[in-house]
Amino acid sequence: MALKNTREANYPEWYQNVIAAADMAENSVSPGCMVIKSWGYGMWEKIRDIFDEKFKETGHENCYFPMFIPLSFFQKEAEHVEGFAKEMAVVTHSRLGAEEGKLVPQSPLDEPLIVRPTSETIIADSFAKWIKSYRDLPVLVNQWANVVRWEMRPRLFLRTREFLWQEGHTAHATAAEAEAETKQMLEIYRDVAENALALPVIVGRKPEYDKFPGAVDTYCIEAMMQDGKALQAGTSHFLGQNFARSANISFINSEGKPEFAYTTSWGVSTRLIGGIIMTHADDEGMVVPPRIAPYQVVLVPVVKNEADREKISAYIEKVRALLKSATPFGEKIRIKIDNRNKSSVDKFWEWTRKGAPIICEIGIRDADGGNVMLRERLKLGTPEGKEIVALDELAAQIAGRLENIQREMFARAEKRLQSNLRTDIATHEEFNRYFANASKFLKEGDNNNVAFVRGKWSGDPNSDELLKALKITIRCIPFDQSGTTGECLLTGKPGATIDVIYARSY
RNA sequence: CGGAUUGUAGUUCAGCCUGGUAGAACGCUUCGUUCGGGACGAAGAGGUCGCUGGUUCGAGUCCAGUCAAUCCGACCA
Repeated sequence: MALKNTREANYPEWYQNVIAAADMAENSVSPGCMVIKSWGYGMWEKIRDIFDEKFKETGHENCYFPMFIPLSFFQKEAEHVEGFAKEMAVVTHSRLGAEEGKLVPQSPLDEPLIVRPTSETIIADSFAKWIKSYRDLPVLVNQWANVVRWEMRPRLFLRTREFLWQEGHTAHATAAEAEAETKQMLEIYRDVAENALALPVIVGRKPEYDKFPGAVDTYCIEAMMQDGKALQAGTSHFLGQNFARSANISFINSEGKPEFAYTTSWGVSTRLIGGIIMTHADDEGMVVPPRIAPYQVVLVPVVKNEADREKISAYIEKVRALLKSATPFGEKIRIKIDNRNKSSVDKFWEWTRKGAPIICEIGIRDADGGNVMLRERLKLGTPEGKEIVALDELAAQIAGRLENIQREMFARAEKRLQSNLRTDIATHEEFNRYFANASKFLKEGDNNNVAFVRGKWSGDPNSDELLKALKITIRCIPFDQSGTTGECLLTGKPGATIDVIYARSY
């Protein structure tokens, strides 16, 4: 077994083992922060590029706002204040001075600065300056940035004190337009999650008590991890006029009357990578969806006799040249020749742990025969995991193979989601029995799996105690409501109409 | 931030109870044999035992404090 812990034996430690084995990231000496290494960061770059293109296609432009936000800005929006009475990094001094051989903060600031946990307030302030007329609307901006939330229990990618994300912020003349924007961006999140990251998601709205502070509505995509827990993978907020009112984003409408703008905000973060790990990785290590793999095809030379080295190298160059013209997913293919001075077996297992989609081992037999030994990460351990493919065939197949892997990864995850999304639990009693067990690695065909339940909720805003008792949360109110009436699974009250997703969560 | 556990070589850990010259495995380096599903042999490098203080002739070991990590909780825009 490659990893110290299997998913079944110890899921949380398995997760960390995958990250270490795939060399994606590590804990920093700076507490709660991570060093994202090239294999992990390479995935983030791909994720970023895919989203960025879609944001631009829908008319958004990138900007950059300061990471320091005056404390008073958080005071402006009342609900925002409540929601943000939280752990944050506060800058209080502007210099270090030496006192008795020790460096101490000096020159206290008149007003403390908050290291941005999110940028609604400071961006709203700019919007107020930019927007005077309905002709200035809509304003559609996005920023790629780092944010800081002083988390007490950090976990690599899932919850770190500093993380990378994008935050889109828009302002509109009408509520309808802003709501349409909110849903449009959620749809982009769903599309990219499913089609690029191979993460099947459930789209819906957050219950009232779980909205972003200051939002009128919060929409989200929720994914199922291999232990049955939910991961919120992206959120899109309709902010109504709340932030416009507090920051005075007002404009003269087409009838000449002053009006507050309607704003939205939406974000996804490096947490997505945690979701990808917990969706696709196995007990041998990481499995990367081809669309975001930093290298989609890794060519590993197998040199037994030094005399063959030159011939093999030349052949590998030829393989690369032939594969280079392939355009999986309509993009340039990403190929790596691993010429490091290491044994080919070590290289093979290293790339396997990293989860490179396709590894081609190329030795003298291939150079002589015009073949490659092809291995698909997804088929590791199966008889089809190793195949000898003629070079001309490979060139013709490679794009299709990568696209198939992508499809297969989504199909597997989708199957897991569907088969562990219970819709047949109709009573409070069954519901309690179902969630009486702890979450664990989901085994195929296991009747004791604990994951998602879709069922009725009374909508009672005081559901906290009952949810806590079962250690579950309401993930979302799915868009596709059934319209039926039934027993509230949480309280047992009859006549509940709202369909919700119940699950444990990260 | 509360509870539990753990900090000794790059990694995983033993040594601590009962204080007295710093250990193993894996990894790394070199050489040889190997190499297409996780090689073998030989030699070698590598550690102010998380940090600070205390007790002691003497502390990896005992005591106090502190920092960090892991798990459980609270929190998680």
